[in-house]
Amino acid sequence: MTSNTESPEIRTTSNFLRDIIEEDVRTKKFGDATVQTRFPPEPNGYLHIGHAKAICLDFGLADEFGGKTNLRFDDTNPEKEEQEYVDSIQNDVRWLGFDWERLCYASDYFGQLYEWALQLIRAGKAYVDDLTADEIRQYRGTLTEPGRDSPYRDRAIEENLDLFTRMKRGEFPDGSRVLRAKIDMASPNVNMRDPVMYRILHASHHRTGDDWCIYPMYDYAHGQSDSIEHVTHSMCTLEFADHQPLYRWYIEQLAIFPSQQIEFDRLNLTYTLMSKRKLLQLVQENRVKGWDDPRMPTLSGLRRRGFTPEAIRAFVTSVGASRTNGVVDFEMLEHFQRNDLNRRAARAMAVLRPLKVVIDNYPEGRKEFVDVANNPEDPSAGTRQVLFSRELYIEQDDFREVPPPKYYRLSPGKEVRLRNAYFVTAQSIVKAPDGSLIEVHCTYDPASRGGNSPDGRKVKSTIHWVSTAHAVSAEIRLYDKLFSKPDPYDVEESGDVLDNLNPNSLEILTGAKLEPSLADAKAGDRFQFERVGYFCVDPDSSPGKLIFNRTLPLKDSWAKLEKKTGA
RNA sequence: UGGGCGAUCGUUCAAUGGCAGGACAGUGCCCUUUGGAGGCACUUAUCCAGGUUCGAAUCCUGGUCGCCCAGCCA
Repeated sequence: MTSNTESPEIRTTSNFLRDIIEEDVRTKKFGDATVQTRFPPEPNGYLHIGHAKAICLDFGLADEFGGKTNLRFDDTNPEKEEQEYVDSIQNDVRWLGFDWERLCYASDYFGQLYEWALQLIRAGKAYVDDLTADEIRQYRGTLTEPGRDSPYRDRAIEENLDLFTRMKRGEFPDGSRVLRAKIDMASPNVNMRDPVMYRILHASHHRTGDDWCIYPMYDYAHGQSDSIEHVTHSMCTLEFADHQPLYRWYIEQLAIFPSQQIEFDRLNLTYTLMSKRKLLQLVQENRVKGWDDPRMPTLSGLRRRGFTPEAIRAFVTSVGASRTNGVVDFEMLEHFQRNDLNRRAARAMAVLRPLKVVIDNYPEGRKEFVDVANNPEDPSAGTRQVLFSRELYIEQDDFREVPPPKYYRLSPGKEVRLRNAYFVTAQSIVKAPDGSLIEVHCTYDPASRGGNSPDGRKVKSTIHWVSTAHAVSAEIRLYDKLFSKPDPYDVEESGDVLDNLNPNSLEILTGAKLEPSLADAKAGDRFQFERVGYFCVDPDSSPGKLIFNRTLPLKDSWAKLEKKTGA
């Protein structure tokens, strides 16, 4: 079921979830039942990397114990849910590398849930309440004061049955009545103060259409759905811990399969956020280009950005699970992504900000092919031929008229290696009247073909290049952190999270020059542009108009050094 | 201020009464036809106070701090 191709250095350390399951299997807590889990998203948005952690836990742990995992849509609130989200979620789970045993919906169980509600009413465990939402809130009490019983709490069973069936038939308007569980209005746990089981919602559901006008609440639906599917280990995030007594209460009252809920911590990352509500807001207010904007922490955004499922899986398993709230450094994710791409991404030479170089002693009109490794990390990736000629583009950053200390690249009088080609020495520069640099003139050493000089001469730097006459142009989209603060919620008194959006999270370069082999790269293809970073062809790209997204830059120890000594 | 949960290097996860360890980040060196990658080394932690024990990060007691809960959302 799962494709576990985690990189070898990812040791699966123990975590408390695995310990619990191991213990349950050992003690046969569920008899001979196999481990059964479920991943239960509400289809009200796109999946993000926080969900990836839950997915890896739900699918991964079940798989470890020879169990199965269902994908179940928790679709009990038709007002927020859409088919678009159902589709994207399935797509993203598969992309991450998992496949489910069964595809389920809470709405599959609406009929059963309704029958069980009748059963609870008959047992005197549920009642129809005519209080308004506002009144229910007032009767609920506060965190420190107990609630009070609703005046409708002791309605006769027959009357409750009558009212509830009429609620279902659509005789009452939205909000006029609810069905409540009769538990304990004085419970210190507010979730147990006669929680609402059903509300009236004359809304069209993405699957059941207008079949229903009453919908079960999460608490009334989730545990029973788990139970119906014989879920043994129902893992969810920490904020549901207070709901566990209620989860168990319904299961016990109904005397059905005893699924057990176990909570773990949410994944948080620096410089971004995981709130579906906030992500939706970013999309709706056009602060980003959509759910799959490469700056988004959504799986679709990360995919478009060039992140790989392998790296994301390795990352979330490395981060582990516990019950402590924390925030993981975004650098951790970047590390796993670079690690993966370094091994797999084909190399290419690409110049993001071109500077023209003319090799004065290289014959005009001559061109030649040089041999280049497709991936130095992987000899089996083979080699290719790249055109070299008298006029080239190099990176603007790779030339300094006045080199700072420790700057090893091209500067007047200095010799460097053009990767896989020749040694060149900068001889002179040409400037425009405004003083800006137009081109650099060099001489090359014909004996250094391939990048080594027979006399054993060393150079301190190797730079990449592209032949001007053969280069293909491309648009490059550079992405940076979505938010400018590690904690986006770190705002002034009356401020909003979105105030912390990084205004420079996207930079578009239109004049990039790439080696010719990149001309027929297809959407989704990933490359390492040597010495620059990892890039992925954007779906906006077309044969005549190449567009690359920068997944991540390469680590840049020179930039770090320069910043340090410059400061 | 009621209830629930938690607290270990800067971050994250281990250590399940017996030498506090890994990963990320950081620092230094080596190596390098990517200032990439790789190799080596180094720095840094058990919230506090008591107690039990030959021995406590782990068990007990009391504090402190943090997160979650008062939707007819999930």
